[in-house]
Amino acid sequence: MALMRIGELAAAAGVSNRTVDFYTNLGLITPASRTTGGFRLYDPATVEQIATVQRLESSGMALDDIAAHLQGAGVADLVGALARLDHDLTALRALAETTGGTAHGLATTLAVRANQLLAAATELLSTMPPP
Amino acid sequence: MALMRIGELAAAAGVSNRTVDFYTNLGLITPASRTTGGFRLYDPATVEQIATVQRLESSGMALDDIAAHLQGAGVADLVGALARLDHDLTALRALAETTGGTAHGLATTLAVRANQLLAAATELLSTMPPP
DNA sequence: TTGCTCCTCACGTCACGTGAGGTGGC
DNA sequence: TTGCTCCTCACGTCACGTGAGGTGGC
Repeated sequence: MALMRIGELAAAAGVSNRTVDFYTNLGLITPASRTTGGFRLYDPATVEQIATVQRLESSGMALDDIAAHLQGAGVADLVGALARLDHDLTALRALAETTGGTAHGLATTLAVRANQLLAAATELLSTMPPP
Repeated sequence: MALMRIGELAAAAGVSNRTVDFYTNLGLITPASRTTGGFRLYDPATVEQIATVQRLESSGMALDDIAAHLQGAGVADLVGALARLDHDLTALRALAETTGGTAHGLATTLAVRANQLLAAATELLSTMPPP
């Protein structure tokens, strides 16, 4: 499929041209090339990237963080991070059974929030195919 | 220990009078009573509450959320929330081993963030004694 | 009287955009 | 020519405060 100009991409992604412009300047998305006149040309896959950015954003990640990790592209140790999560979760579950009070309400909020992030991560892995 | 006025509380908590004022208006803290003239009188335990608020805040929770859960005081099902977390985490770990690519970087960020929240919850439970 | 507090209105900052307008490619 | 795009400067909104100033209690 051919490269797309900003208007086409914006329409496909369901956002405004202005938003595509904004995301491009933040480095959240990158044009595959430019016309001689300077018009940006985006790969069609960018449509999906915009959806990803917005999913992450609604999970509460800052755009800066998203940009950093989209670019960094280092081999992040997801398996290690999840192992640590598992370890800490086990400890927390034990602690939760021996305590109570106001802290429980607040801790629950934090746990629910953590779960939303895991759900976002799961959705991400399910949606984005390995390269 | 006697009730404290705003200046005393602010000094003890290491914040400005203005911040105590602000937190009070948001419902994050509540004066135990008022003088006849209207001066707020806070329980000394409020010092610890302010510290809690700031810990949660630095974990990325919105002040509104904190206020809601400080007041709601319902018997939040922390154990249930942690069980769900454990379940989702198991699924995610399996998924992580069968995928790769850019998504791994983003998912790692989300996982690390989730772990920060669990750490905050753990600290919360360790710090705040049952009532 | 002096210093403290209350309350309110306004301003400051940061993230995340959005509007508008002049420019030049298509 | 017409509609599209680029870029930039400024404004809008929301969360989270902070400053200041007039008021009245201590």
